[in-house]
Amino acid sequence: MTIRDRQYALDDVSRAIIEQLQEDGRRPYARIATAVGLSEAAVRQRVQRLVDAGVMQIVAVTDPLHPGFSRQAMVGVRTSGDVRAVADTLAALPEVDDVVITSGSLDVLAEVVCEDDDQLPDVVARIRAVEGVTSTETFLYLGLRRQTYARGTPHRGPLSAVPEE
Amino acid sequence: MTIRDRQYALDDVSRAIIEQLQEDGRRPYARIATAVGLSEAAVRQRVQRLVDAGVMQIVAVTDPLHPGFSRQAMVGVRTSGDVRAVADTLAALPEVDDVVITSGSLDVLAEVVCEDDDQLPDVVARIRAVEGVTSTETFLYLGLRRQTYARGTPHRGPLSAVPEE
DNA sequence: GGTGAAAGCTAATAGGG
DNA sequence: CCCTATTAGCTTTCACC
Repeated sequence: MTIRDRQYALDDVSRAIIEQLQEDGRRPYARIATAVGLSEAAVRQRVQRLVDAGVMQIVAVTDPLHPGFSRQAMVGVRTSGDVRAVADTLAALPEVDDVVITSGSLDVLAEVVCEDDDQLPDVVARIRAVEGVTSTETFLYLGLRRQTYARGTPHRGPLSAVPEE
Repeated sequence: MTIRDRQYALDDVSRAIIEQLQEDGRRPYARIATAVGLSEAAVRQRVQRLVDAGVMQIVAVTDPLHPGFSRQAMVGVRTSGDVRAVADTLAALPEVDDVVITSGSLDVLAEVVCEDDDQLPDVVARIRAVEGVTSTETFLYLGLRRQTYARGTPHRGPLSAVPEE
């Protein structure tokens, strides 16, 4: 068992540190320390542990629909046999940037990034050729309405209402 | 028109800088400068511009399936009328962390994060109650196989082959 | 847009509770 | 697992190209 697999219980301080870094990944440890009520060294240790444990990463993320970039799509996959084997194979494709195993009418969701439109059918064909893939469904990205980086960190507070019109 | 909307053409140097920061968002500018062949000050300016233009953010991202976190699902939505209005409404829900407008058999993909399993049906109900939503399909996340942060930055190089078994 | 150098701050380390 | 203190290194700002 590597350190990456070990469970790490998150207390409120670690959550607060994560929130700080979700706002700005380069925020100085000293400023985070003041915000969460710890010393600078303690914050750095916690960040180190969180990253080592695989709980968090600090990285650059780009706007997927920026003109300088590329065409993107979600490919839903139905499988026969072991879903995990299929998911692993898809995850190994360099054009695939995200693979999730799901329950529902699709077994795997694979997010695909291409350099241009022409490449997409090719990537989809490659996905369909994978052993265990029975069918696919492609959802081309037309617009992004929201992209938070709080993936995995739930909204705290009362359940939301549907905003009035 | 705000600066965020302005187009920003990406040259190879900016791409290289983004790649560096996708590996480690806290990598010192001095090290990035050596890697991409610019001065430290120039790198910092470029990063600033990329962030100001909305091309890139440097943030903490968490493992959505870590035990310390929560239940996550993708909710596919079919709509009538203006998809964008629906997407905007969904994006305003705090439990929704990602909203993409797509072409295909689903019009919108909304990624949802809940504190626990009980909350999920509630959030889905709230989505179904949105004006213009005709039906939804929920894909509960069971496992994550891959999560890169190269979203939007396509793989460079020859098209991949399906890995051999 | 790019450079280079000085000044101020931040990060990493070591030592101790 | 947290703190303080020190040193090395990073970031920032500026004048200049």
